[in-house]
Amino acid sequence: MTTTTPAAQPTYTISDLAKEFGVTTRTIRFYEAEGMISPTRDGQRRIFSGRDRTRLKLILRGKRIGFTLAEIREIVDMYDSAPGEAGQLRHLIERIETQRAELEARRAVIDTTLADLAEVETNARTRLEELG
Amino acid sequence: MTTTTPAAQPTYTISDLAKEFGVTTRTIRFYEAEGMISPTRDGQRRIFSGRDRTRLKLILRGKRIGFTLAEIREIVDMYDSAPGEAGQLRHLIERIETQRAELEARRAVIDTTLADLAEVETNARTRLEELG
DNA sequence: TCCATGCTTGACGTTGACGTAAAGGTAAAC
DNA sequence: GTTTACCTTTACGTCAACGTCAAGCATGGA
Repeated sequence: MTTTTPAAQPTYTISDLAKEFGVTTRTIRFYEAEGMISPTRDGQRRIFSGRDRTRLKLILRGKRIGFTLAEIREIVDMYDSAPGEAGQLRHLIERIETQRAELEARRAVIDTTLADLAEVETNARTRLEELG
Repeated sequence: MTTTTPAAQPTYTISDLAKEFGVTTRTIRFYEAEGMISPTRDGQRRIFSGRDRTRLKLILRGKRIGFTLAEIREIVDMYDSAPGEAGQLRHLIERIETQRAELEARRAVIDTTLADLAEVETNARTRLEELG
């Protein structure tokens, strides 16, 4: 009976990920230098795991909504937190609460801005009516 | 019969606004240099109107949600658009639609992140249970 | 074997968004 | 009348987040 070989985890080169996410390799190396991604090596070359890929995706998602890398680090590290003991778990939950509050605050500002723009648009449409 | 004097519009010094919004005067001068606020002068000194104050508030609101000054300029200028003629009004409405889409996209990313964090939190609480 | 491709590590350059220090004007307060 | 408190302009400094060379290793194909 052959031992079932575990399904090989997918790996990626730096340019695989760069192409997939539309960033330069320089950007990815920068994130590694900042300790936000930790690919292994094959000789000199970097090998990125699925976990690395996920972290990169999370980093870019954070950037998408205007977070700084420092803020993103805060969030991304939560996904990876080890099981841990009770104290650590409670600390993690606290940090999540803090982040939740920040995210909800930002969403509120976005909603306010959307409402304001809707009003500007209504005014513009009214003036258009008056001209028509 | 005395002509009713129109209520004097409120004005502000640079430090008035700096204190109110918790930024430095340098920041406000920078925004002026970038053409985002245009206070009048009393000799050398800047005099900020209610309109200037509103623009500053909008700028800081934009920063709050991680927009760059270039992006903020796009939004803030919409509030001040003059009545204008039909073509301009239609162009304004188009720009508003574009901004609306961007804002809604960002809100969607925030919601996804909130959902993810909620899941991380649930896991953490479950592990806490198992330890308890 | 040589060449192209893709990877690597430096290291300096750039842009945005201000900070900070220098040198001076003015007006109210003592 | 001079000190104090704010204001002004000019100008160089800084930090984040990469961009942009430069120079070199490795490997697969002509």
